[in-house]
Amino acid sequence: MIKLYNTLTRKKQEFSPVKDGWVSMYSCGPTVYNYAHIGNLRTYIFMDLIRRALKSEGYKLKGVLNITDVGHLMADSDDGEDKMLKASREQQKTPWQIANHYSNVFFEDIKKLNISKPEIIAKATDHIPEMIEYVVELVEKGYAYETSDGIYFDISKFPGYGSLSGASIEDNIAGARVEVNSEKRNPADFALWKKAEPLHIMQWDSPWGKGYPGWHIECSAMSRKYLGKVFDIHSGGVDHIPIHHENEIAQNEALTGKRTVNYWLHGEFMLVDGGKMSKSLGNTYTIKDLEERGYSPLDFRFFCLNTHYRKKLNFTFTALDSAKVSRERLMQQLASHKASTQKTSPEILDGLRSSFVAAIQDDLNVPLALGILFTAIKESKSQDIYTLALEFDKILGLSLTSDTSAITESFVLPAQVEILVAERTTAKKNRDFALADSLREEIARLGYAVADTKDGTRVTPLQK
RNA sequence: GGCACCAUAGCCAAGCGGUAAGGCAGAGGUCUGCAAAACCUCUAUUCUCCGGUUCAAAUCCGGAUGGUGCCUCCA
Repeated sequence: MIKLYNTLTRKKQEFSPVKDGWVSMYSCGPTVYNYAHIGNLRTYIFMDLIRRALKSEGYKLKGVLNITDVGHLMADSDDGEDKMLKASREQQKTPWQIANHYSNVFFEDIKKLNISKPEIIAKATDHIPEMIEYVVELVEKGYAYETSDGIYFDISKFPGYGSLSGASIEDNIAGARVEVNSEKRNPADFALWKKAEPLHIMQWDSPWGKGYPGWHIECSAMSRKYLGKVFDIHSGGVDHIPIHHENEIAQNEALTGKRTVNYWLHGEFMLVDGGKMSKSLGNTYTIKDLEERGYSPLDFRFFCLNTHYRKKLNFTFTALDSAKVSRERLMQQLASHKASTQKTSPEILDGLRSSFVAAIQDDLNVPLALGILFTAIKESKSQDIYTLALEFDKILGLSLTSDTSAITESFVLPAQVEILVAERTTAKKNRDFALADSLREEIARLGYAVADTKDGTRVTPLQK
């Protein structure tokens, strides 16, 4: 039985699905107007861990991940420009081209990170009719009203507003520094549908003329379509708690009159050098950035796994280096376990296995689980340990089966360096170590390191 | 100003009332012409501080200090 921390109740709860043996799960996905940065990616690794853990508990999954390619209001609250449109204007491409490009890169990124793709990928622009239908229902039930620029949700009609974040409407208003839209009945009312200006590129016909959907309605409409009125899990980043998820709850429950999501799971933020990471501060990194600096995407995954998902994770390159080394040694050790013909006693194996499972079942305590893996590989070499590690890897997703040699990137050795290496080998054979050492220095000056191993001389590019 | 969360070795980090997991770095060793890599061993009487509860506290309570996030789009 797995326990998960539910933001709604603020405690760990035993997970029990609506439908026996099945888990219905909705995860807030990317807005595809830019590359995903490592902070975004941490949240998807978190989503992936939930999925893997539930799978290992024997559940079948029906997961939905949305791709927001429209309707994401930006800056200055509801008066802002759509992010897709902004990117589109800046990059001189159609919004559809932008969305396509960035979602392709997104899927490449998550693949590199061993993030399993949810069963259903839902693009917002493919679900405009469902969203319109949803808004129509809200208007009919009296939860929404029309203004000159759109349809708004009337928060005063939904007394339960704020249950997720624990903030009252008053708190939100008191702290709000937003311009008050005079036509809105309550400053916290949010847009369900926006009426488009004539030149707006992305617009659809609706009962209120041409326009485009608000962001929050997207998730409500699509989750209802694929998962029904009541489903098990909704995941996302902590930043979504106060506004986005609160709004989703308001929309959902206004229509159904009951709780629609049983478990709200939120992943904490990533910091960079101790502070906030954001596109506006320019301290975001992408997977490509990390790869260019010589890290494997899985080094980053390992780095994320080393901290619990509900704790802030401070990203530094020192920490990433540590993750890289740990992971490489782990792989090396496993390779020698694999090569062994020895056995490990079933008692030891069972002990390790049950501690690992217990760690995962306790609200995905992956850092503890990783520790157990490291404890396991310290056992005397045996193929059983290797097999056990592969079992663990179904949850960790670190590709522990991969050949260690795959870690070392291939590179082309300049002919000049190749000659020097050969000369050094000869010098060594003649026991002229002074010459050999000076040749090593020369090779180093050209940017390469030589190392003598049992299998001969290995040449690698020098770091940095 | 309001609301949260966090504080464990040089760094990262688990621990959730019973006497400090694990990783990186560091030290010593094996190996090596020397290095590097790899492997083995060691490395917090103590958990920001001050009170309190308890037979027992890193763990619970109160207070102080420090840090971070949110309150505006954001994973």
